[in-house]
Amino acid sequence: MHFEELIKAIKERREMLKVTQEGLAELSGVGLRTIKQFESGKGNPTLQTLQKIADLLGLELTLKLKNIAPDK
Amino acid sequence: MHFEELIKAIKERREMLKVTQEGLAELSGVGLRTIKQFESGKGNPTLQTLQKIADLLGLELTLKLKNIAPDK
DNA sequence: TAAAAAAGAGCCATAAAATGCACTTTGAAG
DNA sequence: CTTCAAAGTGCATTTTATGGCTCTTTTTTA
Repeated sequence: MHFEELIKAIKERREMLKVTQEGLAELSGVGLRTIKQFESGKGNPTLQTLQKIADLLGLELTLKLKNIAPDK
Repeated sequence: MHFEELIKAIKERREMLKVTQEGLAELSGVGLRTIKQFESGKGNPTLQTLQKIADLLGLELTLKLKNIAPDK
């Protein structure tokens, strides 16, 4: 997932849970400003920040092997 | 995946590919110091840094739904 | 076990992330 | 159209990640 996809996934998940940016900020312990920046695509959050947010939304950050051109 | 698991996954992948921290640094464009810190558990890399590293190792960062106590 | 390579750590300067506050824009409900 | 809540933006400050150098420790290998 590229940057934009990660953002989109988080934003959608937040909205699905009917949580506002403000709510997310309070509950996750991440500053509101930071969340705003991130969701509006202007941020480059640290892993810690990302994890706090994902955690609260019931999402998990994982690393998986990329499919490099699976031959056919 | 928690912090330590992410680190472990990256480190293992790097070693599997027989790339040194130095090689990874050069190839990924991330500073050697940053990689050393990260792999030794002392870092809190930005998403961008993490992606550069993962990319080069053929790994992809993804967000997936956490399994919150799947009832049996 | 000695030499060489790789990994870890300290110091430091610079760039950038995190965050609060106040203000603007957008969007949805009436 | 008006209102109100949520989202986005500018600015300033503090904290911290990045990354170069150098040195130490650990690991590999000959």
